[in-house]
Amino acid sequence: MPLQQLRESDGPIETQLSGCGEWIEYDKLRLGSAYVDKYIKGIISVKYPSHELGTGEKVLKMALEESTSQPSTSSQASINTFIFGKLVGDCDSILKQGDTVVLTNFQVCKSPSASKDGRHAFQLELSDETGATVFVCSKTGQESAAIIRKSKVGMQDYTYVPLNMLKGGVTVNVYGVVKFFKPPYRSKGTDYCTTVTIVDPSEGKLHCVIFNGNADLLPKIYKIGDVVRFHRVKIQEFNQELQAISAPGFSALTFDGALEAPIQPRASSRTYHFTSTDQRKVEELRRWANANISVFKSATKLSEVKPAGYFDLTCQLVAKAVVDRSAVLLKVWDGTKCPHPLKQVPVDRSALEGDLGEIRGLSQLTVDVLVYDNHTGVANSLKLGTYLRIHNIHAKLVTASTEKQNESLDRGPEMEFHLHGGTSYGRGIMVLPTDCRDVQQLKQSLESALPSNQDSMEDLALMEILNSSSGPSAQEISPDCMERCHQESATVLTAHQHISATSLKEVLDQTAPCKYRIRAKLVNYEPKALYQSVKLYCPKCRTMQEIPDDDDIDALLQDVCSADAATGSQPHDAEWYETTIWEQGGQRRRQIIVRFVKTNRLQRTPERSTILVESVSLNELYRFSEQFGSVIPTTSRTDRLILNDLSIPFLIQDGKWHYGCRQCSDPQPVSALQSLTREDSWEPSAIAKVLGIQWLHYVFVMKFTLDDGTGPLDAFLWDEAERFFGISAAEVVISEVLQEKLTRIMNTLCPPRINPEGFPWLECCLKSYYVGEGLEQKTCYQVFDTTFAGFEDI
DNA sequence: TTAGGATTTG
Repeated sequence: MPLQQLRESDGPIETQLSGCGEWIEYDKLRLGSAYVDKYIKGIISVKYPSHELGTGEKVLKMALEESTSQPSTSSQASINTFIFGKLVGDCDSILKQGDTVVLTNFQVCKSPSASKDGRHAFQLELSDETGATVFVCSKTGQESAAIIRKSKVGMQDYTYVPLNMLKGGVTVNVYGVVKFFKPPYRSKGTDYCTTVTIVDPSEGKLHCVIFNGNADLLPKIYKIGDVVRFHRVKIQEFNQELQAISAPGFSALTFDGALEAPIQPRASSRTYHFTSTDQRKVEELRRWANANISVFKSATKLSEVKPAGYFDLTCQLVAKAVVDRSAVLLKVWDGTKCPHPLKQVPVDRSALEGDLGEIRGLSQLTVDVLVYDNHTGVANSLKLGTYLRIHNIHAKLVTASTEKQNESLDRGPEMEFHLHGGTSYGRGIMVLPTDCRDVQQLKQSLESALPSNQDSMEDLALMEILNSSSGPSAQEISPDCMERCHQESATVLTAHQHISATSLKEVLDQTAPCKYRIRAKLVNYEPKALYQSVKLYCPKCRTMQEIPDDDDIDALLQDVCSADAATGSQPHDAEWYETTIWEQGGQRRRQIIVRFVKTNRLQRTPERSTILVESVSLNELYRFSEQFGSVIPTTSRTDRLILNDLSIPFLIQDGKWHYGCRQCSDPQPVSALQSLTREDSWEPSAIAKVLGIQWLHYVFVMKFTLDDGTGPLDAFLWDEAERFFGISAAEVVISEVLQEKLTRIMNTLCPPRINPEGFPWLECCLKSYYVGEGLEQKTCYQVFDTTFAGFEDI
């Protein structure tokens, strides 16, 4: 239900929201993300008159103010919000200035008017198409008492304008077949850009320029002949021709143009509507395009390359090298052999990134592609093994060097491959996902090209590259990602560096269990109070427990003291300890019994002594633990010395408080410690063992919210957290220095008070796993084999 | 805002 009214009388707005995910503040919004599991809240400060787009659908603009208790003058506190489609009708009549609204399933886009209106740099866009819901709590009691209206808005019936019927100045929806496109590239402004020319059976043609701050939200066009559906492009005139520009609320679906390919939309948004009408439309366009073969270019294999021509190559990356500031060399293969003599680009072996065995083994099948200028950034960031489409490679014939001239007379001139600078003719490099049909065909070609003799190590290495490099998807290495790869990461991997990075969207889309390498920003973490991030973990029953609170321990110790006083047992010496009684003054006179364990140690200094203490308060326990190496709190019962309730530490050693698991321990009489006096081994593990205690381990448990623009994803950091931080969980509890260090690490990874755009990137290994059973089963994620990269002032 | 299909000159 796209619009739902809430009543103030039903309680706070938050309590009436279920299944809306978590609240997100305005300053936590990330560009280009689809927020399906978050909600945003605000008060309508301005509501503009709704108006109609050329598509026939309405659009409503509002400004929302963040309703926080703190008054704010920040430009982040007011955000423009656009509602599209049939949702507008309801919102227009019901929403009023001053109403509190909660929005879900919205998209976050750059606000083009931020510099003029002084509001948030981003804007929210909602339509029923993306499953948006608006909850409203009206300001006046009368209105809020209105009956909850459950709007029955059906699916938006989108109208599509044939390309020969377009007029300037309107925003429309269009379908078309891709006749030309440029792979997404960084514009000189703030966004990524792609230009697409589409055609349709009306014989119309439309040049489209699409911008988005997140390259993943641009249309996922893989090749000419793909069918696209664009929602909300604005038609305008440029150079006496009509062109389309992505308008607010723009969304795209792309389909493989081949008749035999499944009709599977590649979406630029996380959710979309696709109806049987759409299915028929795609089929119709495919049929038309395939009958009208002029729109397709047949793929060129290396075996078919024409001299002095330009071609698009679908290939796999075997090796790469930085040649100089303006050029990167890519060694690629497509499983076919280029018939022309090839110019080998001389590069220093140390500069060549790739397995030498593989490079040598494939030397007859790889070609050197020199990539220039604006493409070097993308080329540098490519992972070996990736499947690529390099658009508009220039097959250039060159005069052979003097010493090779005689040879070249026989062999003909050498050929070299260039990807020149600029984006003319769609020049660029695109990473293809493994599930793309062209990659499936390429893999077959590569496999059949492998040498048949698989005995040599080199051939095994070749199989390795083919099988292990699954090739990241287009989402995994978008231009945005590519740029990130040049930035320093605040974390480093301790293993698996060879695995290609996967986008969080893809991680979220796949089923557990799986392991990934990801690159993302830490946009949030919990708990914020870092002392709450340390827990006690029982390795036996695998439960996590809170560290007992000082107040609870104090109360328990007081109970023990009272019981001890009531029992009135007489202290005595034993073979393995000497007893001392300390009189404690105050209102309630009390005897503290301290038993010094006799050890064989030559040096019997307090800091190396083990004492058993009875009838102590929490403060006294602290004082004893500061003075003596090992302190074991005990109590006397029926002439036996026993341990306390396990919420009281069974041992305090070198300042560390050790606890036992109440469920898994089988506490033994303290006399069991006598056996340790013979071995003189007073390690916590040994003490726990003889006392029948299942020792609880201190562990960090944190929830990281990671986002790479395709997320967000929540991942736990716990069993490897000590390695991640380089800090012991048991030590951090007692060390202010380490607590400060942990705070500084977290402030580095997720800086407070700055926009997430300025956050550092994190390289992480992630694994997915299931928890729960049956319907309750859910997928969780955990960080592993990753450490904080460190910084100089720590 | 950006780009606005329309070949580097390595």
